[in-house]
Parts: sequence; C-alpha cells; structure tokens
Amino acid sequence: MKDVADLASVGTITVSRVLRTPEKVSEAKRNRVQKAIEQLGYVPDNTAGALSSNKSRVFGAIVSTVNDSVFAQTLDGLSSTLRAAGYELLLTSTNYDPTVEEDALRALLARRPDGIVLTSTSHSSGVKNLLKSVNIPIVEIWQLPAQPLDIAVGFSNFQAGYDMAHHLIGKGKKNIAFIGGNEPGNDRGRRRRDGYIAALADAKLPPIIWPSEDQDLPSGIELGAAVFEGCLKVNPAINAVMCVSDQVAVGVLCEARRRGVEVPADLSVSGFGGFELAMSSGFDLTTIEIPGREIGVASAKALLDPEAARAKKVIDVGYTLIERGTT
Amino acid sequence: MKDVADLASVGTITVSRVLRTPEKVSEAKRNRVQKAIEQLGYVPDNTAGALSSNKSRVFGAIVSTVNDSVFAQTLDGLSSTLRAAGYELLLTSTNYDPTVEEDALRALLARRPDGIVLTSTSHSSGVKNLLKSVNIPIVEIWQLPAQPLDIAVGFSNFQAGYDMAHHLIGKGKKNIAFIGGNEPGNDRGRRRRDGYIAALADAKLPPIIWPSEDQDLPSGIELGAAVFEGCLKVNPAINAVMCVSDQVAVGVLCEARRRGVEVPADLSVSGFGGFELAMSSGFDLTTIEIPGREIGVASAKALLDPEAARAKKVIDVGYTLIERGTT
DNA sequence: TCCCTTTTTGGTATCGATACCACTCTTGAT
DNA sequence: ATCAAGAGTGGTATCGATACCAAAAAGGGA
Repeated sequence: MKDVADLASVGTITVSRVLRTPEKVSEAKRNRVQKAIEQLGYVPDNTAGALSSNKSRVFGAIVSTVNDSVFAQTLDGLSSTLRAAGYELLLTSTNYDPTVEEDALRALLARRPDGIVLTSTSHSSGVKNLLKSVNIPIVEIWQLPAQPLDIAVGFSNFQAGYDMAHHLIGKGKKNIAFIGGNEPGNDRGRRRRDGYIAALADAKLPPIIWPSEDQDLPSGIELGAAVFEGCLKVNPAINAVMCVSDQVAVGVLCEARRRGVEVPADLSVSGFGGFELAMSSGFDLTTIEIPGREIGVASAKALLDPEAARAKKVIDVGYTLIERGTT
Repeated sequence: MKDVADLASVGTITVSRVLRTPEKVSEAKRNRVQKAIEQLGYVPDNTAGALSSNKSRVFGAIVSTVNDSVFAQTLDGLSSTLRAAGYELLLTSTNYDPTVEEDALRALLARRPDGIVLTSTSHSSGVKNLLKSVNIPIVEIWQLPAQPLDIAVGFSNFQAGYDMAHHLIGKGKKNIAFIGGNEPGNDRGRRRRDGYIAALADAKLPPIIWPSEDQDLPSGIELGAAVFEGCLKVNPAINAVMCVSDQVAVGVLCEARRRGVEVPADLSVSGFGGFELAMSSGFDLTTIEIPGREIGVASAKALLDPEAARAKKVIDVGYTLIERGTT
C-alpha cells in the first residue's frame, strides 16, 4: 500500500479511502491512485484491515449439509448476494452431527466473522454461550424457531404440512396417509407431519402415519417404493399418500407405475421440496416448493443490515403449493 | 491473550505456543494456560495471527456451482478434511459465469488464503497472472487439465466415455447413440462424448450424436424424455443410448417405461455421475460413479502438503463403471 | 477582503497475534 | 567442578491496514 501511495504521491490513508470510501476522495487523486493500483497489481490485505477496523468482511455459515439440492440453492443465493456487497462466505458443514457444531463455531469465531448463519435451530448451551459473547448478527435459517436467538429466515413447516393435507382433503380423499418424517434429527419433517395431523383433526379424519417410529426402513426413494407392501397392504382403504419429501413421492410414483396403480384416481401422491426431478413431465408431482435461493438472499440482506432485520426478527419467505397431475 | 497470560502468570508468547505448538511448552505451564483460556472463554483472533505469521489457515475455493449432488460431496470432503486440520474454507461460486472468476479470485486473494481450489480448467489471462503472482498451492479439480497450473485432482472424462461405450459394444449393441453433452460451457460432457467417439471408431462403428449443436433442446431429464421423438424416430435402428448424465438417462428410462419399450432388450441405457436416484431399485441404471468425496479429500491433502502433491502434479482418483439392469 | 464552515488530506497510534533473538535453566558428559 | 548443548521462556519489533485527530485547502457569506 505504501508503494501505491508513493507512486501516486499521496498518503497511505488516501489509498485506503479510495478502496473503502471512494466518494470521500477528490476525483484527481482517486484516478491517480487507481492507476497506481493497477500498475503495481496491488491486492489489498484484508487480514490487516480486519485487525485494525475490527471488520473482517467475512460471514460464517454452519450448515448441516451442502448435499441437498434445495439447500445448495440457499448457499448459492447467500454467497452471491454477499459477494456482490464485497463480502465472502466462510463455510463449515457439520454433516448432521450436532456435537460438531460447537467446535465448528469456535473455529469460525476465531476468524472474527461479521455475522453467522446457522441451519440448525436447537443449540447446545456451549453454542449459546459462545454466540451470546459475540456481538454480531446471528441468522437461523430454514426452520423458523419458536424463540430465535437473533434473526430467523425461513418458513413454517407446520403450516406447509397443514396446507398440503388440506389440499388433499379438498380433493375428496378421506383416507390420507403421511409417509416418512420419523427419522431422528429430522425436525423439519416432523413439523410437516404435525401440520398434517392438525389438518386431519380439523376435518375430523383419522391420521395414518407410516412407518412408525420403531420401524427401521430405508429413507428417500426406497421408502416410497416400500409403501405398497408395508402400508397399503395393511390398510387398502388408503387413497392418498402425503410424502415427507419429493424423493419419497418419486419412489411411490415409480412403484405405482410398475404396479399399474392409477394416479391420482386410485391413489393421490404429494411431495415436498421442489426437487428438480419431481417437477419434470415424467412425474408431474404435486408438491410444495420452497424458495431456497430466496432464503439465502434474505439471510444475506439480514446480515448486511441487521438493524432492519432485527425490527422484524422473523422473516417468513413462505412456500408455494403447486398442484400438478398426481392429486 | 494478555489477560490469559497474566492469569496464568506467563508471557503472551507462551499462550501463543500453547495454541500452536503445545509440545514446546512444559506440561505445568501448558495446563495452567489451558485452564486460564477456559476460565476466560478466550477465543484467539486469527486475523491478527494471519497478519503476523503470514498464514491465514484459510483456503479459498472457486466453484462453478454448489448445486450439483456429486459436486456437493466434493465440497463436503474438502471442508471436513480441512477443518480436521484446523483450516477453514472460503467459498465462492461463479454460477458457470467465467467472467466472474477474476473478480472472485481477486476478492479471495485479498483474504490471503494459504491455497486455492478451482473447478474450472480454462482460465483468463488475468486469472493466470494473479495466480502466478502469489506463491500458494493451486489445485484444479474434477477435469484433469492437459497443462495443470500447479496441482490437479480428478479423473479423465475421455477415458470414462471410452469405457462406457466399450461396455455397450461388449453387450453386442451396434447402434449406439450418445445423448447430450453439447451445451456450451460443458467441457466435461464433451470430453465424455469424445471418448465415446474414439471407442466406436476403434470398434469400426459409426457414432450417432444427438442432439446436434444447433438444436435448442432442454437439458437434464427433459432431454432424456425427448429422445424417443427426436432421435429414435429418425433412426429406429438405435438399440443403445449412452447418456451424458444420469439425469438424462432417468428421463429416457421414465419415457421408455411409459412407452413399453423393453430395457435393455430393445434399448440399453447408460448414465454418468452416480446420481442417488439412478441407483435406486426404481431405475437400476448402469452408470459411471465418480468418487466425488474422494476428490475433495485428495484436494484437501494436496493443499495441506503441497510439496508431496507437486511430486505427482496430477492425481487421478479414477471412477467405477457400475453395471446394473439397464444394459 | 476576511472569517467561518466544510471538504480533503496526512501523520501516528493501534488492532492482536507471531517471528526473532536473547536469556535462563536443565541435563549430561568430561 | 566445568562446560556445552538443548529445552523452555520472555521482551520487543513487526505484519498492513484503518481510526482518530489535526491540519490544510476550498468554498461561501458578510
């Protein structure tokens, strides 16, 4: 930076200002400095800047996995919005192991991020203490917690489950089963299931949940394929299955096609998530789409302007029930 | 850090050593310092450490997208291996826009990473100059470049294409079409196609490529579904389709099932990628699996020990042809 | 013209860790 | 007893930017 300042015959501080607050420098000097920067191929050192200004221009994210397409969209929205504002994203994944969260957070805080994004909504006391001791915006995403630590961006899984069940009931189906959502650690799925239970109760219909908690069955597509043997055989009156995810629903649809079960006449099928495959013409699945990218963008905005976000505290981005051919 | 040092009655440098090189501190002082750290809830400031030691303990990654399941596995392997070694990952995605790469790189270099991972293999001259001016390990992943900038970790798409075509030929198919791979910017798919062309040439069979470059067709699953109208109708002799990706192959399989086409008797189908859905019982697709996670782990190791990696320069992690029911 | 306000600019201390060097204290060999 | 080698420890300068304050320059009204 000193070299740049000398070449442009200005003080180092002026170079710093050209980079951070160019409007405060006269045009003549600004141009001179910019030319010098280019000529020398100067790349500023943000680690030094972070130390002196106490602003790292980096945000941290602790996610349970990047390995989920809708989730990846969130990361994408987050990262591109932040980068446009001159910030970078420090990413850590826990692989759904809650014991990792505290370690990951500690490592993250050592980098002095200007804010943190968390995908889990239940935290150990160690994590809570660490977060309390720093004075930066904390954004919890996806599931809206009852008691946000600071700011939350997401949607209500309960309401989504309720709405989809209501949709199926509206189609005249009386024997609606809910498939999946009992895996340990799958909070979100369980909340959708609770919404389903509430909707059926309001319609005075009995809930049917499969598999039960103690059954050890595969998840995802395989679970959907197993529905016919494990659930419909026991209870043949079922004429609609509301699946916890699009993956499960696709499994049901594949197997239904193989068995010649008419969809939606004999069996309505619904999913959740907006999984690319499911919306294609091959499946034409009725589902609930989550604006994954928008969650990322909204979180980024919350990080960049925490005061505005704190005024709302909870930002509900909603979801869309998309009716297609399977219901 | 001063507070910790005072509480433990040692110099600040000893605290630093307890954190970085604990084996160089006597056990008594080490324990005292660790107790003090815990008592005060001290979280070291890495931005200061980075400045003085010229080591940020952060690696940068510029990826084209996180929105791809096999790709996400790579990130996962990368991030967890690095974190285990006390490093963090600074993530930037370009969304397949090559013009973004230079800006992203410049922003990344301002954070003084100890190494960089790139997913693209063709770079602008600006990017090359920037990379040349820094003296840190650069790892290019996925596609193995002919001329690696520094270190490369991946596999040969050409060889994978060749092998799969060879497999289909071995099954007695004589009219094998290659589906997809013509999208602009899809280098990797094009290389697989070139492998297919070479294999057919070796077997003295004519290559059939669909769609041609000038046809504007959807990609992914939809492209697979369109094969029957667009390709097989024109050339009904085709009895095998080698798809550029599992997504395309799944599209073919869905449509084949609907039309009652027997797989693999009437039509063999192969994919590429190891997409979760494709390996499920519903599709049972023959495909080539890429060890996505292993690419991430190997890249992390290369970053952590660049000297060892530079001895090899190119690390080929290979792939596995998995024969299932569709061929 | 003069004085006051506003804008622009630069010097210097500072952020919190680690590198470097110097020093003390063991330990073991002579 | 003496010395050398090596381990353990601490003081101080330093990394490269920005905050803070002070000073200079520019503008504007009387």
